[in-house]
Amino acid sequence: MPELPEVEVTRMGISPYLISQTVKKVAVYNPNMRWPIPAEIAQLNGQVIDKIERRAKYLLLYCHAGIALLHLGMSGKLCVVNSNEPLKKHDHFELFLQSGKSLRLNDTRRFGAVLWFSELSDADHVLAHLGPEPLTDHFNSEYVYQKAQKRQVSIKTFIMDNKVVVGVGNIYANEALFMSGIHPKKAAAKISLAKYKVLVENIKQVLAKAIKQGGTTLKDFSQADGKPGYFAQELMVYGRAGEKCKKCDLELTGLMIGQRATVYCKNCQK
DNA sequence: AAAGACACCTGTCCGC
DNA sequence: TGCGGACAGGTGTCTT
Repeated sequence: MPELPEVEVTRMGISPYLISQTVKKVAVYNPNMRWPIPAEIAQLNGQVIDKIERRAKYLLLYCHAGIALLHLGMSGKLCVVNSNEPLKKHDHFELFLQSGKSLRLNDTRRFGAVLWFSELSDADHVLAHLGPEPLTDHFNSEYVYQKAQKRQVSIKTFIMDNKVVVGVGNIYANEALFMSGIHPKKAAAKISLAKYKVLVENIKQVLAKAIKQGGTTLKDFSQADGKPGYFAQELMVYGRAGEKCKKCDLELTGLMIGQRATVYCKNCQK
């Protein structure tokens, strides 16, 4: 489900219900996520949630006693419901709030995570190696160009590498490369500074636009209020292998790069 | 060090 | 209708 836009849309959606709220109770229904949910997560009990930040695709819930870190993996969803709503299949974690509402984590595949850290520096093994945020000035063409020198990996794998830049997942990598006219298999080191400038701008643009439209709803992503995202109708290539290119009408080509489905136009992307 | 394969887990879809 | 296999928005870890 979630790439950076979907996580950001989730953050904005749940924040009004959580900020300044006191946690009444913490429930773990299934601790077997990517990493086991630690028993210390119970320290959230009685805490006031001061703020919610996003770093890459991680959400950080700040409290006086520490920080809860959430990740949605491939299929995770967070939603705010009335605490008396019946649980759904694959609800694994719940924060009961003073308001009578609850934050619930539902994750079919359990690739997501819930962790607890007394202080932010304890989360270094998860966060320290991450590259810059794509929507900041730290992510710019000079930086990526430098980083790409001597890298023989395909440009698609390169921009999906969290050490290079965070938050560019499979959907938006496909889209940004199409927008930039770059063949997804081209070696990262063989792309000029000028082309990187175009690519960087397109990555920023596609992510920002997707956030504005509430994310991409493919199968089951929904915003905190249950509404779908509206970016799916904007997709130029992702999920469209065999269909016609919206620019030139040529049939789009599908292939696998690094075990991820890739779609591009042989005509428009060189 | 870098690149690629694989693992985690469940659900869905497609062909036989 | 059932069964097997491929595939799905992510990312840590292992093998070359």
